[in-house]
Amino acid sequence: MAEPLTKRQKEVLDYVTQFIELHGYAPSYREIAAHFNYGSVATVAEHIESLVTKGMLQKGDNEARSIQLVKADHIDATPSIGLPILGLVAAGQPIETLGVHPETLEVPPFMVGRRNSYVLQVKGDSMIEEGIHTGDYVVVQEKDVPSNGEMVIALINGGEATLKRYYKEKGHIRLQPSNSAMEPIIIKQGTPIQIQGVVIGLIRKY
Amino acid sequence: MAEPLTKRQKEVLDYVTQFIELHGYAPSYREIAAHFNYGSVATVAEHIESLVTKGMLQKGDNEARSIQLVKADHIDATPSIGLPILGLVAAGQPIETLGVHPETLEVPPFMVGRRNSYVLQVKGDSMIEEGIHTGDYVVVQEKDVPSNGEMVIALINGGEATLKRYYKEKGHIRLQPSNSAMEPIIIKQGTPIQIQGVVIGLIRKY
DNA sequence: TGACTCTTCGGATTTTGTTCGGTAGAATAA
DNA sequence: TTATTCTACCGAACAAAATCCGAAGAGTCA
Repeated sequence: MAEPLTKRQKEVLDYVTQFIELHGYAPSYREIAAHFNYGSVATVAEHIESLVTKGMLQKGDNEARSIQLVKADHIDATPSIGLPILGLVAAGQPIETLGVHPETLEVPPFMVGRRNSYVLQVKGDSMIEEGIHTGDYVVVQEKDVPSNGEMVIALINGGEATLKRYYKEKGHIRLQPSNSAMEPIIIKQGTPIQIQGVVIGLIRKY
Repeated sequence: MAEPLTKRQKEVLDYVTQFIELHGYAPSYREIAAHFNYGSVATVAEHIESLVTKGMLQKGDNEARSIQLVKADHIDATPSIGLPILGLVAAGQPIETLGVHPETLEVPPFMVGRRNSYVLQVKGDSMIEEGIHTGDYVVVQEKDVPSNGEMVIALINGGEATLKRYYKEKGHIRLQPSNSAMEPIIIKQGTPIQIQGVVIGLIRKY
């Protein structure tokens, strides 16, 4: 039932899933091809066919934009999931990786989304006024396109990682800290910025 | 059934497990080889074969990235535990009980102590400066005699419940909020006070 | 009809798992 | 002790699977 996917298949599935959740309708094969810089929609067709065969997607025959998501069943079935603690997020610093063998943190299932999730430990106080302190663990779910107001892990200039709230405004993106001593970061259009994921939960140990 | 693994096999299994949980797809043999600095994928193939034989993994024949994890039932079952959400703690108010059939919150195993534990939802801002906000869930472990400095759920006068830090000082007990707008509560010796438990964890959903 | 869209086919390239023969050390049995 | 077995590893060659391309064909819908 839960057939394993290849890397590419998983990437396509993630893209389709996000697209549908964002727009409410499925992407066309051409749109998928454009996103992955494919020269031919035939490649997309093959990937979609694989995903349908493996039970990850459904679609209608010869129907435009007819890809549908299949309900993920592994979530309810799994009692709890050990997510890897990938590293630390500190404002203005790249994510420090904690060695080759990351620890895992057991996370309640309701915090694990359909897509890839992981855990980061917080360092610094850029979100202090929202009660996110140094040492806390944030559960992050991968997502390229966040909604306005969501808390995100953003990579600026390809190197610096930061935990901020995301606001897309006219002509730029604003990354807003929750710390009155810190200024928001304005990302002008065209500046390379990568959203690593959105924060969906917080865990603190005493 | 639970065949013993060698040291190396366990390392490989751990890496594969984390890789799959993080990425959503299995690593290729060459990726595994690179991680362990192997010069040959044949070594990886042997380890994977051993793990499959011992029932720790499954895989398809001649299929790319087809390693699958087996149900973790008998392996290392550390399921998360559903603790009851007993009610709300708001400063100066008794714990409001949420009906007879309390909801449960899945809590990571490391937050469940040996003794009875339960969950309370926070209302109010008596601990705001420690990043505990309205709506957060605190995991409470029953404990009559807290250590100094621990965060406790205290029942004063048999009725009012409050979330504070506990300090036993000469002649009295001080219950300290983390909110500079609020005064500490001084409990003189002899005054009836009951410690419901200490806070061992915090969980927040976004 | 025209504008999109999905489908299909042959063929090229890359990625990936499989297999074989061989080395070395440590533990085990005779 | 020697012989044997097990684990760990290497290098190379191979075949199958996965990925990708370009173009032409066919379905859907307004």
